[in-house]
Amino acid sequence: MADKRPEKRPLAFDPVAEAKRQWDLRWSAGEVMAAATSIMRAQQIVVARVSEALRPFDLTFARYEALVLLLFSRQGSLPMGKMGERLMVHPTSVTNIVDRLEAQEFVKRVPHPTDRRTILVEITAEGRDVAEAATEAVEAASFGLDTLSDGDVKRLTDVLRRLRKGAGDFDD
Amino acid sequence: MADKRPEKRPLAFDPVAEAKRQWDLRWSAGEVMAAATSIMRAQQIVVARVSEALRPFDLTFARYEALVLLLFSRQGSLPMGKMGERLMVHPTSVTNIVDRLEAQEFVKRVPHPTDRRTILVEITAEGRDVAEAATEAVEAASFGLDTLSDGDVKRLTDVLRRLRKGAGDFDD
DNA sequence: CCAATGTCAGGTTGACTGATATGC
DNA sequence: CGCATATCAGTCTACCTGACATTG
Repeated sequence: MADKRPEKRPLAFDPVAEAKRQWDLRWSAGEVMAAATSIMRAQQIVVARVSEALRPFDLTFARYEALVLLLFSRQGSLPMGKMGERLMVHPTSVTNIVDRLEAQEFVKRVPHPTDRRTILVEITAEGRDVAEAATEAVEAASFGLDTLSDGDVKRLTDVLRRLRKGAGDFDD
Repeated sequence: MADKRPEKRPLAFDPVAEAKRQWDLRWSAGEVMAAATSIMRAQQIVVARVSEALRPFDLTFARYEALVLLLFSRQGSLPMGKMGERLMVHPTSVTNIVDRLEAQEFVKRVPHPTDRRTILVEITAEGRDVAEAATEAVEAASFGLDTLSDGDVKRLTDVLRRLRKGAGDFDD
């Protein structure tokens, strides 16, 4: 198997544009299909680039995001449930992600002082160091968005904010 | 467990904007981080909505895309490798996806007439019917993008085309 | 012999469902 | 009691690596 998917030689045409052309011949909403397909591919690109940058630190995107969230928290710790809310991931995924981060000793579970149902996840000193170093690597890779102009980056964030809001992510 | 991730009550603030605020306090490239994070979340939204629409047909997004690709092909069939190129997925993923579609009798493997190494994947009559019906459902769900204006949909596709091109997806 | 095609075995990730123990 | 919090077991998708048989 010579090839990994990310490093294939470019196609001679834009596959999304081609799909839209064919779609419009039979169905409606070709524009929307093209946008949705583009989002899927864009995410693939970002994940590939960020994952590559994170590999030396033995972190995935999901685990990195969790680490940064804790780094940003005032106490350096958050309840499991809160993490799930903020990261928009399933409760069992939080358990899974924290399990792995804990095995790496980047976080530790500590009991909540007053509510004995909830578990606080606390970032360790080592976790902070890794998060800082990993951030440098991820920034160096520009999150895979290095080919976009500043204007495009802003436009993208702006449109996607409306999408996220429309999906009920936040009130704001 | 009361809640699935998609249907949580909205947060009181935009988590991406909040992350950017904190990010800018320590690091640079907050705009790019916000865009990358937004892409990740946007993909989650699209997948959730499309998956829901496809559930009655026992199709995943990946299998649906493969089916539509075959529907669009002139002969109703494509070599495995070509499918991987166009769908931008790993060769073993193509094997996996075709295995499942074949078990559902939506496609069948047929020998290539001249090159005995390659295997053609051919959409069946049943596959065509399912693809048509599934497309109706997916269009009814607007690919999860129903809350975006036509202008935003176009802007999004446009920016993401430049991203995909920058990532070396196509020459065009 | 070398390159291309597809498959298989085996490992990782993350997301999900349903059930459960514990505590408010 | 009902509800919330986190976990566990098990399943599923998709990805990746490395090896392999077959064919051009």
